[in-house]
Amino acid sequence: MEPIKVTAKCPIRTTLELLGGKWKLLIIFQLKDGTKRLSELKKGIPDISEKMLIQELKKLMDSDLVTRKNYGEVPPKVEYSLTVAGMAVLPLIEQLKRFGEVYIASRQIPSL
Amino acid sequence: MEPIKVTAKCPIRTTLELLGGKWKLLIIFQLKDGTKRLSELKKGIPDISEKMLIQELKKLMDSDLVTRKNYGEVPPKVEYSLTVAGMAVLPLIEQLKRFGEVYIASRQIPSL
DNA sequence: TACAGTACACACCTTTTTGTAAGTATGGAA
DNA sequence: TTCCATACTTACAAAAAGGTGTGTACTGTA
Repeated sequence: MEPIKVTAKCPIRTTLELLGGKWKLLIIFQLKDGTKRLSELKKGIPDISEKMLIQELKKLMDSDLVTRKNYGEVPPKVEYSLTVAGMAVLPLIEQLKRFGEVYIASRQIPSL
Repeated sequence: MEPIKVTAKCPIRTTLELLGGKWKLLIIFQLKDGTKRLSELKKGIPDISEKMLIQELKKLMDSDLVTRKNYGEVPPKVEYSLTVAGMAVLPLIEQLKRFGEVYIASRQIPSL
């Protein structure tokens, strides 16, 4: 169990560190409806590489935003889901999403 | 006037492209109370380099989130401020900030 | 004359992030 | 025996992001 390190001093930066990068928010978004296996996550994010997916899942677990359950079976079965802290990210993603939608829409009427 | 390019297909990714990186949100946050000069922005974000600041301001201008006003004086005077679209980012930042605060607070009571 | 102040540009370098391709372990099915 | 599925790991390479240092333009001021 690693000590969680949060180097930044201001809360905006903290969040940026926790959630920054190309994939973390997309992974959390995939888990919004509950538990998923690695292979399911891959399907949900078609252009992520397996390495990236696992790597980012690990970071999210280190930050205590995602949990992992290993069934210890063969072939392996592992399930990922959001922690309470992870669920707290969902409304944030919703806002990001809405912002993107509005932004895109406004671009399509450049006459404004 | 460059055509604004938004390569991503989903609104979350669009937003991530617009606002991702280490500095953009911090710059927008600095502009929340109105117009600022470059030197003032630097003061507000002590550890950003001049190059990064200008570079990121340019990207924000390309995305139409920030505007620039050049007074054409010598020594140069230039002012930056948020566009309407840029102001729409502020509530988003507020949420990020609150998330960070809650996250940090929860870490300080690890007994939970 | 030398220097200060302001908003940049440019060259170069380091670090971080992301991607690619291969390999590992295991038991059951063919 | 060979192959499959699954969740990884590892080594390596490419690309993106970020940082440092220097230079430019111009005018006023000491």
